[in-house]
Amino acid sequence: MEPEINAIIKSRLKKLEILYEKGIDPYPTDFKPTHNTKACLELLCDIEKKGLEKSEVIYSAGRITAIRKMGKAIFIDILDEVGKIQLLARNNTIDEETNELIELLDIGDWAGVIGPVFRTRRNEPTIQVNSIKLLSKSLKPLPEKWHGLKNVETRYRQRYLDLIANTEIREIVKQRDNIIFELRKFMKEKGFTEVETPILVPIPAGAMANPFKTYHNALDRELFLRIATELYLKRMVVGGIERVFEIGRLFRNEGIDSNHNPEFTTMESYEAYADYNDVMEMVENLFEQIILNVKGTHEIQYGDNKLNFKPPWTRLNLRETLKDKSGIDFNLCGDVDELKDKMSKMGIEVRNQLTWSGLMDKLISEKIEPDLIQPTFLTDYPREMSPLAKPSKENPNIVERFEGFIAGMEVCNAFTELNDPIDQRARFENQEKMREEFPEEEGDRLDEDFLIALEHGMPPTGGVGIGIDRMVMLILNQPSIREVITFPQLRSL
RNA sequence: GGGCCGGUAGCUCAGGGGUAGAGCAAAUGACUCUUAAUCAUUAGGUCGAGGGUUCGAAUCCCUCCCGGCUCACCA
Repeated sequence: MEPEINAIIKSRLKKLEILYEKGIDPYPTDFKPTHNTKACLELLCDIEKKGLEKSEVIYSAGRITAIRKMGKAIFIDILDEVGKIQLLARNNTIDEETNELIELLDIGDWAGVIGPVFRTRRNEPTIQVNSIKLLSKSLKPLPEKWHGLKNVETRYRQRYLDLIANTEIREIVKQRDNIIFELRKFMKEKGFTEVETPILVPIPAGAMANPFKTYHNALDRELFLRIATELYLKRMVVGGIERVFEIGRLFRNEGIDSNHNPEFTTMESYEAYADYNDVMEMVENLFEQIILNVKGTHEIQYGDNKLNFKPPWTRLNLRETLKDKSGIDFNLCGDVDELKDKMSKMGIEVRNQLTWSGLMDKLISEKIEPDLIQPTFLTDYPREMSPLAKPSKENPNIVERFEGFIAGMEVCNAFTELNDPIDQRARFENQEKMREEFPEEEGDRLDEDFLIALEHGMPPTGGVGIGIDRMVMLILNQPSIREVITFPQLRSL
């Protein structure tokens, strides 16, 4: 960044100089708070119960967010991770060093305070300053105290300013942590083992998405950032880790909008001996428990909608629902051109280079998904669309797969996993063929190493992938994924 | 990528052909219970960038950059 020399920064650099002249280290390391701001308030309650007016001397610290000078008395607000408290420095209670230092403090500085907690005549909990220590000198001005930081671009590019100025954003960071903590707790209580699988992979398989490419020098080979954790987690199931999950980042080289970031977090889990009905139950219980523990209720507000997470979720058979909404029965409409024709007549714009499965996906997302506001499972997808899912016993053209939708957003995707290695190879080969035929479309990739693993035998397994960012958006009522990802991807300036 | 909206002081925002504005923040001064402290004074600008129209452009036109919403794409 170019050195901006405006008056504010000049004045602060000048103060820095004076500090050095006085022998005060503006970046010391030896201050240890005994009480954060919340503990100060609790301490005050305690001593007031005992009929005392002033606590013992404590050490507290935080960022200065306001300075109100009243002549020989100065009020200073400090903000720490858990809250705010005001300091009162009066000429006759502070030591000589503090008297000199206090003139050199600015809004934005980190400061430590030493003194007793008491309550002012206006009833405000306050730390009486015996002494103040500068802990870190700030050279740049903070956003405005009253209106905060509103410029969305600055909020995303300099999230630390957003965190300082807008308490709701701190709350999102904390609540996101809570949600992931509850998610992990839920999985562990169910006996799942948390693992970490490769992010750098030789074949970006396990989903249909455009990968990021990179290169490893020593191995002299191209590598990709994973687009899914699926195939590695299944390898673990093959190896006998019967309940396994991973919470981690996936990377997809695709568009950015309020529901999509190029890197995003998912939780994928695989459970031996489960099928997709078991997984549906697990997902319902998982959402219920997390929301109950984080929000204390089954019902949450998301935008204009009140969402109810009491199980069971609505289950909609995809074929029936699609017939209702579009008149198309996918079992009787296996021809690409016929499907394309029907969709065009319905007013759905369709590109030329589109596979049957691409068309079907589009049809579903236009005709069904927007209406799925309350938590809903759409079940039993066409086999063609789901190369990793196991066919249904009744109808081999259908697979045991479901997707979960909330507020019109896809939040999870799950199947009874395909564990027949010969079928799986055929499905992959079909995907490869489609990728050749329709180069513009993403298909899943054949992962030979995974096929070999399957050939060694994977137990019957049910698996699911859940989009964590979207889950956090829903629970915290945020309209954009950029509000729940602390550092969203933006163009460079 | 298309459409719409936006980018003016560190921050929040006015101003939409005729000398660049306010509040907060900053500086100086007054004030020993303030909390959006108050009062007085001062300073602070490449009006996103570049081109054009005009006697004169923050303002009108064109191109570009950045962002938001939206549509398309993308599971």
